[in-house]
Amino acid sequence: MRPHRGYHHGDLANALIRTALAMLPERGIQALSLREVARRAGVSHSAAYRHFADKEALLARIATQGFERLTAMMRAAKSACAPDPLRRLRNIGLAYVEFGRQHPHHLQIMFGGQIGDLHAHPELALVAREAFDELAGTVREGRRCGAIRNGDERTATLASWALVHGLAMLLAGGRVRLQDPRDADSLALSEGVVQLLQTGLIGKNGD
Amino acid sequence: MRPHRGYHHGDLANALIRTALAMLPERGIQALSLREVARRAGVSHSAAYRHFADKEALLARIATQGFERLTAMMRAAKSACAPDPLRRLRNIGLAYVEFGRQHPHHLQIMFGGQIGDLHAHPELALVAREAFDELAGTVREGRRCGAIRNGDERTATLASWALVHGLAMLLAGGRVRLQDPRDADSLALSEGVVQLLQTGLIGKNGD
DNA sequence: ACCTGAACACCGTTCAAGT
DNA sequence: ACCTGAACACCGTTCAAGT
Repeated sequence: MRPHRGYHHGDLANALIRTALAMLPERGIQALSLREVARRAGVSHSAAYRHFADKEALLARIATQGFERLTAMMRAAKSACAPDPLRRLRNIGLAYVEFGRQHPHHLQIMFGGQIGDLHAHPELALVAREAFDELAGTVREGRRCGAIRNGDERTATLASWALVHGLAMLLAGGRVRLQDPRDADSLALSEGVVQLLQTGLIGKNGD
Repeated sequence: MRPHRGYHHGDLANALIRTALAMLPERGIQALSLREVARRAGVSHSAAYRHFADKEALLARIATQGFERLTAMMRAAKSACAPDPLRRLRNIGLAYVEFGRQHPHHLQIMFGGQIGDLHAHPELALVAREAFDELAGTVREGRRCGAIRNGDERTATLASWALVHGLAMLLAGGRVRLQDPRDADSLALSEGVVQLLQTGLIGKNGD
């Protein structure tokens, strides 16, 4: 409550993460400095090094939280619909895209190349794999019950991932602009795109 | 030819770009500094400012060259196959993915969020649109001649873009690792993924 | 155990001055 | 016209010292 006075109460690590997340929308990831994060959190710049090995470790923790949230959104989407693998795959894909729209800066940190090697941060590598497995497991299920009949497993999984990942990245990076990011237009578009992978461009059914 | 002696011969701007591109694979975009680029090019750090307004302007020029090369590769792929829209769309998509595999750092700069707003660099916005139009034009052609029957134009275009963009980004970021990036495995996988969007996951034809 | 402040080597950017 | 060198305000990181 008193910002610039001595010790920080309790959990400085999370306070730094929250401060960094609040700064990202203001000036972008490019301008994010550890010194300013510490300054805004009301501690000296060197205090951060008690909690994070370096700047990349802070970004890795933010990325980790991003993957955890992404996984949670995909699981919620899976539970919220009938146990039909194709519906589930569709909903999981939509959740992925929705995550990117809601948390563009998380997505940039998770995939933007700031963090060179995932495996330098074991916790991050773990949650990234869990998120991937959520999607991969649903594709496998779809193939097992015969709903997905084209392509081998690896190809079908990668295509599903690439499609929603690409759309999420384009939305997060502002390359695809929508009238109003909060309205139904974006959802309708995402639904159409995700649906297209299931039915194929060639198809027979209009829309 | 004599690195640390007075004026740089002729085209310093391009020498700086080439130097930056040579440095990127070594330590990544995160560690790229204008001062070191100038140092390696054999000029003082302030000399770069005669040719680029700031660091972002250098990155924007690199991104611009990336889009030009991407467009060239897509055009070559289009010309190199029968004038069937579906084949062309497939080849253009494969060219997009191949670009990402060959020039991962270009792709990171083009889409990684280092450059906040494309429209701050008119030349960049132009070539980015030209690359997009190459793909969009082929989708439109496919719909006009009835080869693409599912989805409206916007959805079909965005799905095509998102799929290859996502795959290219995942490959460039090292999230999808292949046995040997130079061998046929990657090409076969890319072909399978791109093919899946045309036929759909549900489909009927095995492989 | 947790934080501070000085210190070091670096960076982006500007600007008067040189040829 | 093109480049240099000093200068300024900033950064990431380390470390002895404080409570």
